[in-house]
Amino acid sequence: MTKESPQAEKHDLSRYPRPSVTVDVVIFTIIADDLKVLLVQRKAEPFRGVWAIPGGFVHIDEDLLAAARRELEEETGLRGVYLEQLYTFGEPNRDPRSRVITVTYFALVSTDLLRGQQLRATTDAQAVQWFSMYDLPDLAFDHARILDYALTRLRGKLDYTNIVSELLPEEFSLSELQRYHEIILHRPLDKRNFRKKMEPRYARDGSPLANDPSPLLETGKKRMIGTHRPARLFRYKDKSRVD
Amino acid sequence: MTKESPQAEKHDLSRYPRPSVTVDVVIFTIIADDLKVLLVQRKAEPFRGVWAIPGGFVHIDEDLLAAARRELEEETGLRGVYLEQLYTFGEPNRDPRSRVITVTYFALVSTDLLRGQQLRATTDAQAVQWFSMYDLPDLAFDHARILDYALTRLRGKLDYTNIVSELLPEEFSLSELQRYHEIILHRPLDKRNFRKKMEPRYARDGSPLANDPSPLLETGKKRMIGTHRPARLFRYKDKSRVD
DNA sequence: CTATAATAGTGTCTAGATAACACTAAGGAG
DNA sequence: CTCCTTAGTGTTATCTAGACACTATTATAG
Repeated sequence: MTKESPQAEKHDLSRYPRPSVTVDVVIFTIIADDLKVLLVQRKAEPFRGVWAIPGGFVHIDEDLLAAARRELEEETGLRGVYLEQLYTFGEPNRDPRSRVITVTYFALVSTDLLRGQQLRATTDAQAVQWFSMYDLPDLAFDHARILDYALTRLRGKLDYTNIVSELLPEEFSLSELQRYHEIILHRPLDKRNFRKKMEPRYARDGSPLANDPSPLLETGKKRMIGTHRPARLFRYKDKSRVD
Repeated sequence: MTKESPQAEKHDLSRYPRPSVTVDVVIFTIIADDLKVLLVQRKAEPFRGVWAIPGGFVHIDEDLLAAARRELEEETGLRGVYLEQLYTFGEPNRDPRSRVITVTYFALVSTDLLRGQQLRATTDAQAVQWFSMYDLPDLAFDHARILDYALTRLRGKLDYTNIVSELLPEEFSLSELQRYHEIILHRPLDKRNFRKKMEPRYARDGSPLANDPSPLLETGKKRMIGTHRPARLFRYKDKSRVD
């Protein structure tokens, strides 16, 4: 039986060989009406030259979420974006070098934020590139499975959270909102049914309805672009993040 | 820049001080019409004498799920029960000794399986005991938060998975099924609405309906106990586990 | 000034799910 | 055969989901 002083405990902890812990971050965005994910091309073995989800080791005094934010910033230069823990993968042989447990996150970054940002090749990567989720290259480690899982989660959360607001500019039209849903779900949605669900309801006198289930507010503004009828602009009532 | 041979990579990995990784398992059951969770009383510092979720270190070549199974078996003697990964907690100071990242799981064990099993005090625990989820003691580390999270997840999965089947015997009455739902949700449910949702539908001629949405099958048997009308017995069509 | 191109915007019906609500049926014990 | 206890049963109102096609508004080109 071990001694029970804090010292003995400390010793007890170090008895076990420890795995390495990484965070991997699935970074989604929408570019050119397509759902994209950021991948890096590995510079080192194993899987040298193969595309992978960006990630890296968790520092010894660094929170997991902070590590995910750091990786995200290193790859995209972006801060303050939506990040959510996905799953922890830890099969003993998922990394051929040694035992590596990875805590995965997914991030949603809007095209707006991305504008003007430079993707950065890092010390670990030969190249960084956005890939269509519907046309992926071969991936290192178990990263194909991680992307799969991330996409399922993203889709699942579409209709009971505000998650898509992370991808949109502050103000947007209903058509844009619908288009983003369609891009993520990869199937067409009915225009009238979509609007019925999303659009704010008003009382007879046009005043805002008390228990309106809609997540949106009408801004009163219209967007005049192109040679067609201008669209009303909306924003989310609440950009708070529901896990 | 590092050399890029596998050897250099191996070295690269070990450059980082590594955190310890544990699994903690929230083990739920229902006893005496109450939702219970298994807790162990810590034998060692920190939090000596305080109640905690059972858990322990992941061995260097052990899968995370296997580690959770091992912990579960060490505490309850049970194998082959439902286990699902919950969340990974890794704030730098959640363990005052050193950096410990914990991957949490939750398990559902039926009273049936538990019958005749002896709870085992382990080397790390002074005592092992079932506690009501609605009357918990103070807990070590961030374990109160973990239990909270587990309960939310359990409740959330109640009505779109077969998860409650893990807690029930193979055959059960609708009243029992409803009671288990009520115990987990901690609120009463309407009997007729509950049955409308759960009960199998039949065609006019009494044959089983092709696209019956019910997850249950009527066994044809009845349970005759006590001094009242006997209940029809049902079982789940499909005990497969949906994550 | 009007025709056209392009996107915005609109209503109804059916089917199914949800939630509220109270009495009858079947068995065993006495 | 009465009583106790749990099993079992229907209707209505409201909401949600999905199918489905035409009109409205703007800018531009002729």
